Amino acid sequence: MTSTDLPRRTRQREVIETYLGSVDEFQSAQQVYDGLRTAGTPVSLPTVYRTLASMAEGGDLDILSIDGMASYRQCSPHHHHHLTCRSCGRTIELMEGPVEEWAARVAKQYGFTQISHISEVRGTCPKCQAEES
Amino acid sequence: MTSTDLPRRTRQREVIETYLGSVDEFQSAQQVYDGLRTAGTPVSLPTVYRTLASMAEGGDLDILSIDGMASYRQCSPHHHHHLTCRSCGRTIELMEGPVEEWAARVAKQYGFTQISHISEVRGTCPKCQAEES
DNA sequence: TTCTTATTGATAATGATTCTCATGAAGATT
DNA sequence: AATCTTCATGAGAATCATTATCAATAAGAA
Repeated sequence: MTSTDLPRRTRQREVIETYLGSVDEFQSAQQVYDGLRTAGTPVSLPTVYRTLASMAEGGDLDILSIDGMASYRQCSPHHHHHLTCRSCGRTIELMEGPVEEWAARVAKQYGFTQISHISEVRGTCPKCQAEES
Repeated sequence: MTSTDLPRRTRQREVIETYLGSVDEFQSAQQVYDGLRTAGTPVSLPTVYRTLASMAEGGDLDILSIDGMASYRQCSPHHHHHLTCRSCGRTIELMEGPVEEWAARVAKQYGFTQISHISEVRGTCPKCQAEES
């Protein structure tokens, strides 16, 4: 029921971890699959899915839904957030902000550990406002 | 290209808007479909999908990916955020926080309008920490 | 009322994700 | 190093959310 077992250290898990460490953007399972394949260290698609899910469950990855599919990225205490245009999809990365401290504070308040968080702001960018005439 | 046309006011769109106004939680397309059906105002599933997508594009809905599928909720300038346990899924609603002001500030800075935002904090809750022994 | 055109609904198609199960590798034990 | 147990992998099929197709219908303008 409550297994303390760590996942086995396999070639597949290692290359997936290495790959995620080498990229900075969110990656879909398919993108990871393709990336590993072109890197010459292919891993089957089901295994990519299983490993990503396992890593996310362990708190090692952030999940974000992009365009109808799950995307993953290494957890980092100081990652950035996004400001995305609802109309054209243009994205601006936001580095500063009070979100980190706020997340840490509420987590502590409720006794949660292994915190990660997602903050996405959506709106209409100036260009698309102009085009709406 | 840049159409200013408003969507037609149909029975289906009206009952979907009414329904979303009557619930507070995020709703998947399937949940909306079921809710409308039990309410005696059924709408076909493709139309539910189309209408939700259209409303989201217009900035009337927030989208959040829950458990592998898109969920929608009426936009509100004073909605809350969530603290979710990665292990058991328990969710705590967070009412306060500096996120609203921060989102408004960066939006203004980049000239974005019709702002909405999503902030989700994930972690391991006290109970699941204990069970991990 | 009539006309034009967007919207609907039934259905099929798509595409991401998960399941099944036989095979192979990790890690423990000798 | 050889053996054993068990978990992880891979190929393929299955599932399920979502989207496309297209004929029929209803909104809104004339």
